[in-house]
Amino acid sequence: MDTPVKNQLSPATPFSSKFEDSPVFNYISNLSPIEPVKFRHNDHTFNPITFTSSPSVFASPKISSFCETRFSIRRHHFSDQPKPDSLRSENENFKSEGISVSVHPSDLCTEQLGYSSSASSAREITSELLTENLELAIEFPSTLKYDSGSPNSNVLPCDVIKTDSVLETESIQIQDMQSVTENSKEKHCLFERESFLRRICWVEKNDGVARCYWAKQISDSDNLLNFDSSITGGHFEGKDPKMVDAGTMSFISDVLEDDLKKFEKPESSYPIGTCEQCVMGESCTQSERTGDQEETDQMPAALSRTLMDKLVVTDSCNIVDDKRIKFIRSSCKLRSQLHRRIRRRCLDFERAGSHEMKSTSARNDSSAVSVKSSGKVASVENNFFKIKNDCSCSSSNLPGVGLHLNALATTIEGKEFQNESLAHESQLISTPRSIISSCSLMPDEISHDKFSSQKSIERDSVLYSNEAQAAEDAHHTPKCVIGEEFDHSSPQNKRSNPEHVTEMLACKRCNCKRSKCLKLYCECFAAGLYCVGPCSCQDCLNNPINEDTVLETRRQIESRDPLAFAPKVIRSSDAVAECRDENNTTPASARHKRGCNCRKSSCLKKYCECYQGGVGCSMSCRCVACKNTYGRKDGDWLSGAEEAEFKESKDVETIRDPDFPKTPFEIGRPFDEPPLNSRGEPRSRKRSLPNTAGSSP
DNA sequence: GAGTTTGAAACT
DNA sequence: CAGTTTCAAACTC
Repeated sequence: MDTPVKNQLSPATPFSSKFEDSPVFNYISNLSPIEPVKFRHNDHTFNPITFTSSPSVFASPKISSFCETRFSIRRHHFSDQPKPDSLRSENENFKSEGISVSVHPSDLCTEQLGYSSSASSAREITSELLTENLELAIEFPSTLKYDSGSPNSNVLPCDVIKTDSVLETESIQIQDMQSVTENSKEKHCLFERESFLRRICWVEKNDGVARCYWAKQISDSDNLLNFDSSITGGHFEGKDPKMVDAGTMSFISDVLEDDLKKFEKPESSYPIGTCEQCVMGESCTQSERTGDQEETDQMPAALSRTLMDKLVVTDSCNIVDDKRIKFIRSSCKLRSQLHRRIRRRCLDFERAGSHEMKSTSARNDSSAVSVKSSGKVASVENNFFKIKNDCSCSSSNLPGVGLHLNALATTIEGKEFQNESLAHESQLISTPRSIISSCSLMPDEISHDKFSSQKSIERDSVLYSNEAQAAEDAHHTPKCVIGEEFDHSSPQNKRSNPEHVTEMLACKRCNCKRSKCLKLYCECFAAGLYCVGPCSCQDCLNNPINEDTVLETRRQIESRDPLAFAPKVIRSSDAVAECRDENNTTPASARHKRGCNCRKSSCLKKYCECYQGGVGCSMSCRCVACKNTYGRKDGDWLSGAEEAEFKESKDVETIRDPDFPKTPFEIGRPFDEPPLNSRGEPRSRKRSLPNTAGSSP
């Protein structure tokens, strides 16, 4: 094609001379990670989080996730250089031309997502680095979403779906594309495309169906894109048409030729979307071969798939500026942390339902995120809440947090728990002896302090107070909390799997018949909670009406055992000196306060409080034939390094029960040769005979 | 859902 | 403190 752009980009033309003087290049060259990029569109880019929700065509969330993964992969393929370009062009055009194209997506998204105007305004005001990081991480995906719209999108099964809104959007998009066609100016084209893509993003976010359509729209617009590409990226002509889209937006990569080679080759080698793995949402080997995956693979594992999608795109832009790499990576970390916290709060959101969403978000804004005063962060969390709410996925996979274990401080899988989820529905009983004072909320403290205490809770080594855990447990599952569908049935699904312990226990409340819920038998009482609707207790006195009785009973119990209401499972950080656990990161770093006394269950069932709490048995346990998968008592407490070391020396694998891979230190150890801990000290051996010790530690 | 098993809690 | 009983959750069928 003989378009001026093509000539401009012809190989004979030095890229450097052509582009170094261009505003685009200048912009990119001067692009600083800390420089605020101010355009509103990125607001809706949080919405790509909604990728987690599946297009309606997919029957199962799993499939939808696959689709999502495919999107991610495609972005991956195409997500090279165009971003800064498009980003810049939009900024420029947005100012100079004032086209309203970009208005509606962001506005609508803003409204739809509940973004407050303060969010954007706050962002303008703030210059905090973290905020900028977030923006960078967010803006990139927004501009790159169109990359996903490769012609291969037509492989999507969701092509068949169209809605009225989608059709409207389609017409708008087509108009945009036509205008782009008429305008041969590069900037304008880029801008239009950016607008188009942003609309696509908006559509994508607006509705799952629209998201499906989005892929189709891109596919259907292939010709237009190609045409457009011919304008701006004619040098890609002759390549696979599927690649033109990338070339259109990636002339910056020409400036950065080395980087271009990195991306260009895989793209042309692997028609996007044709990979079956992409379609199936599996890890796409193609995309791995593109080299982009390297960055992706370095992403924190804690990132959600959605975030991964976004970040994959983001990383693809690293080529432009190494500084962005750092910032994007920091964003990854930040968002990883953020996501972790958000995820935790999603539990609360799910439980609370939509009517509590605002208040929950407000709480999150203030306490959940380390990045304060960022409306963006708040918006992210809001989105997460929405998304989580949409998803009926299990909210917790923390194993072994049980009401009966009234204060597990376990942090299996690195999850932390806070008492923010104190239920509106349940009411706390005072916990005067809670290990953490900040969590020991007397009834009169609950109303005003339960949220403000979060920070101190997090700082504390015991993250889970009685109340917190109980509330969390009792209300993890929305249906349980709301009390609409409290379901005692089908416990078998979750029972055998410790991963679902929390969920199960969250759904279950006490079922006391004789104790009147005034003994530690009662999980509610033991957790410091009043019994609520879901409970099936009889003659229950554990309610606010009988508060005096409850408190009196608690006093009596505590008089017998001051630690009766203390957490039964505590993290090692609380008792490092006691249990000499040097590794706080492993499940074994938490331990049961008193230890179990199992005789028949081999600590492999939830009869065992250690197992239920997701912690290994310890020296405190008097269990028989302990096979606790979280750590056998005779295994003492080995860190991962220690275990690995021991494997090498003792070939533990030969004696390890394959059913209990986590057991750090197991049978086969010479009885007369107690293992050494990391300090070289002999590990004290657990008493071998049950019930001989008598008393608890 | 009923019955059994289990182990913590409570009691003596 | 040790033994026993009570209790409710966990589990099985």
